[in-house]
Amino acid sequence: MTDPQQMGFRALADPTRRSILQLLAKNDMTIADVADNFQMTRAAVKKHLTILNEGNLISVQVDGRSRLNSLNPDGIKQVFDWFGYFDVFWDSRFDTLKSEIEKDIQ
Amino acid sequence: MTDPQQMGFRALADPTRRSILQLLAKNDMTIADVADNFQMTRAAVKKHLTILNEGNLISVQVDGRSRLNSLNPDGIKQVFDWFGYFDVFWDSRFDTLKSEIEKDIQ
DNA sequence: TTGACATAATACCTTTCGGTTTCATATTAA
DNA sequence: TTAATATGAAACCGAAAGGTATTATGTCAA
Repeated sequence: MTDPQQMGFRALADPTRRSILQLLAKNDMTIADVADNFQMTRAAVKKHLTILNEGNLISVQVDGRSRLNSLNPDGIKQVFDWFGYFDVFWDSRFDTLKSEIEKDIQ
Repeated sequence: MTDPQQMGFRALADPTRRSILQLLAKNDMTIADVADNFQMTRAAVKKHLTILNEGNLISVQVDGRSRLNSLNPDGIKQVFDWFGYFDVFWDSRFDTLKSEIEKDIQ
C-alpha cells in the first residue's frame, strides 16, 4: 500500500512544493524566507514544508526560534531511482554506461 | 501555474497508477487486462488510465471495441528530466560522464 | 439481427488536499 | 521583564481525488 516512494511522489505532486525544492537547492531557508517567494500565508507554506519533510525530501534544523529547511538529496534520489525501472526505454546506451561506472566505483 | 510536468507528476502520485506503468512496461494491455491486476472496478481502472493518458505517460490505440494501452516513454522521460535540476547533488561524477556521452553522440 | 462483450459516461459518496483564519507557544532583544 | 518575532497548531472551507453503481454506446460473432 505505502511503497517506499509514495510519500515522496505525493510531495512532488504539487507545483508549489516542487518550486520550494528548487529554491532550497540554492540556499537553506527559514519558513519566512520560503514564504516570501509565494503569494500565500506562512501557515500554508508551513504545511507544504511539513509534507516535503514527510516525503523525506527536505530536512529541518532547529536553531532557537527559527527552523532552517534544507534539501535532502538522498530522499530526492530515492524517488528519482523509481524511474530506473524505465530508463531502458529511452536510453539503453546511457544505461549501459551507468552500469560500467557503477562497476568501476566498486 | 501548470508547468510542463504537472500532469505527469499528478499522475505519478497514486500508487495504483505507478503499478499500472510497471505492468505496461512489460506488455501493452487492454483496460480489462489491467483491471485483472487490481481489486477495484474496471471503471476505477479506466479513470486511472485516463489520468495516465492526460499526463502523457501512456498512449492508447483503439482497435474495434477494445483499447490497447501502451507505455509512452517520452512522457515518462519528461518527468524524469525534472530531476536533472538536482542530480549535481548526488552524483557529479556521473553527471560529468553524461555530458561526455552527449557530446560524443553529436 | 440479435445478444454478448468491451468500453464510455454519468451521478453519487467519502476522504484528502490546499488554502485561510485564529490563537498558542517559545525565544530573543531591549 | 516585556514586547516583538518565528513558528506551531487547530478549526474550518471549497474543490479535487478515488472509489462505487448504474446506464449507455459501439462492435463483433453466431
